Amino acid sequence: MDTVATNGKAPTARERARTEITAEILATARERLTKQGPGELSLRAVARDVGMVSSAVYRYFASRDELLTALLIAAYNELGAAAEDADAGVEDREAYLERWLATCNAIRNWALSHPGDYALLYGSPVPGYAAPQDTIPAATRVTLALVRIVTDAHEGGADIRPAPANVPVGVESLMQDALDYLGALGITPAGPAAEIALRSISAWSAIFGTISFELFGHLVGSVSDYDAYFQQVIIRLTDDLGLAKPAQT
Amino acid sequence: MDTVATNGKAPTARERARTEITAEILATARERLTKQGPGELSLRAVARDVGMVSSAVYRYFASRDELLTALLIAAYNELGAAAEDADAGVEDREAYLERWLATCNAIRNWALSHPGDYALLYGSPVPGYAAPQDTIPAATRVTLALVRIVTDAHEGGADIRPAPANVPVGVESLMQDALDYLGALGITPAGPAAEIALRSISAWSAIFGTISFELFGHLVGSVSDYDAYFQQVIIRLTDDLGLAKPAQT
DNA sequence: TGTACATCAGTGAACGCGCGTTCACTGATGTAC
DNA sequence: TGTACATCAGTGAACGCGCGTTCACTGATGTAC
Repeated sequence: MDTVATNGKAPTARERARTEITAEILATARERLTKQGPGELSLRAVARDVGMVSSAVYRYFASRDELLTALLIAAYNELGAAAEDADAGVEDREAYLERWLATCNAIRNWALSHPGDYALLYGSPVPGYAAPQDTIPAATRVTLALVRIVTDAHEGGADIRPAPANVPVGVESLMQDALDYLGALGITPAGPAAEIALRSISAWSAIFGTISFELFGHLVGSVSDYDAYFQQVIIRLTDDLGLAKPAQT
Repeated sequence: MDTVATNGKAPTARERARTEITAEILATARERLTKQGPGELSLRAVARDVGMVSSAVYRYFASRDELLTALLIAAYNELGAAAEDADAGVEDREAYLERWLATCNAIRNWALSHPGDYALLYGSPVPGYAAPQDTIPAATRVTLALVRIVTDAHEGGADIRPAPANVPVGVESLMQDALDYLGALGITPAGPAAEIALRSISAWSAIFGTISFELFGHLVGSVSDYDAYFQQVIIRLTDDLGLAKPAQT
């Protein structure tokens, strides 16, 4: 996905057109994805929507897989940005509970308004497609947004719920990769680092599970108000994460 | 999906053959699903695997959707049975923690050994297919297996973790549908019924989220040992559900 | 500033493929007398 | 028990469809002199 010359010269009209149309193709594909589920995502359908002939898309993406990758990255970034923005929107940076709720709600809202993208990112893997490494930085943005709130809170004196007594040993080595990754980004949890990482990641899995159950119809008949249900779930998570108590300095 | 005459007479050889082949078609489709992801699931592929011509399948299933429905029901039932069996395998019926862990592990093991079926059941919805009502009883078996352990435990004196103080009101009405459904099955939670239902269902979402993250590759790089991670997660869930303390009479 | 050539965006036709479904057929199995 | 007819499982060809990808083409944009 080479988009633009990087030789320092001013971009020509042709180059500008190229980036614009590349973006347009992506945006159109996203729209289609929003309106229908994934799986429907065919290069030809995208081309039709853009108003091109299918072969023209190959001027911009070498294959369907490359288009898919670009789409994944765009969607991951949009979701990540939504989460980050929601967090940043909370003025009192020590109101960790508020930050958590705002971020979780932003994630759910994005998922509800982009069900196709969400399914593409977090639903069953697309048959015959393996996401390349390029998607990782974009994919981790949401997770990081959540983790950062928890680590900030512990920096600010929050206490994560201690692991139950009968838990197997080895949490530290289990979470070492995650901690290394965070460390490389300059995030070092204060307090029981491995426990914080584990509970943050599993909280994120729980959020994802809740949203997926809602979107994919697995809560029909058991829960009458998805929004209210989600609020209950994410508040209970803060209780485990040690964010539930009112901010204290 | 009419399978067999129900007129009370002994089944003819033809009828026996029909049920056998119907079952064979389903089994073959399941196999294909296990080996590859879903989405690949085409009626023609199934027919090829069975060794029939594609049109012959129409003698047994009126359309691809009907085959899909039968497949969903079979898979839900198999998963449900795996969960129920695991629970039933714990001799001490008051060892609620053990029952919980056994059941959760059975669910995960089934998912790992049937990734295609799992994705079909819990991944992105199949485009253009809406699951009919018939699938509901089969689909709820797993959920019920989990819920039953929690309600049994509360019958036996367990105490669910109280909701955090700052939780929005209205949990009772939110969970009324679920409680009605359970009531119709003769299950009436002892103690704070709505809270028990909510925490059970959200625990199930969390389990599902954890398994999906593992299967769909979203834990790559953060967790080094999926099995150990899963154990940590499900034990922490029992802590919230009030199952963690040793059985007490 | 003007011209000659190279680059590149988009077209349209074509390829081979697999899909779900229909249909007329054949031969085997079941039923009625 | 034997025969005549009805039922039904499975075949093979065909339908129309959408897919990803290739290719020779055209005309417009950019570059070098």
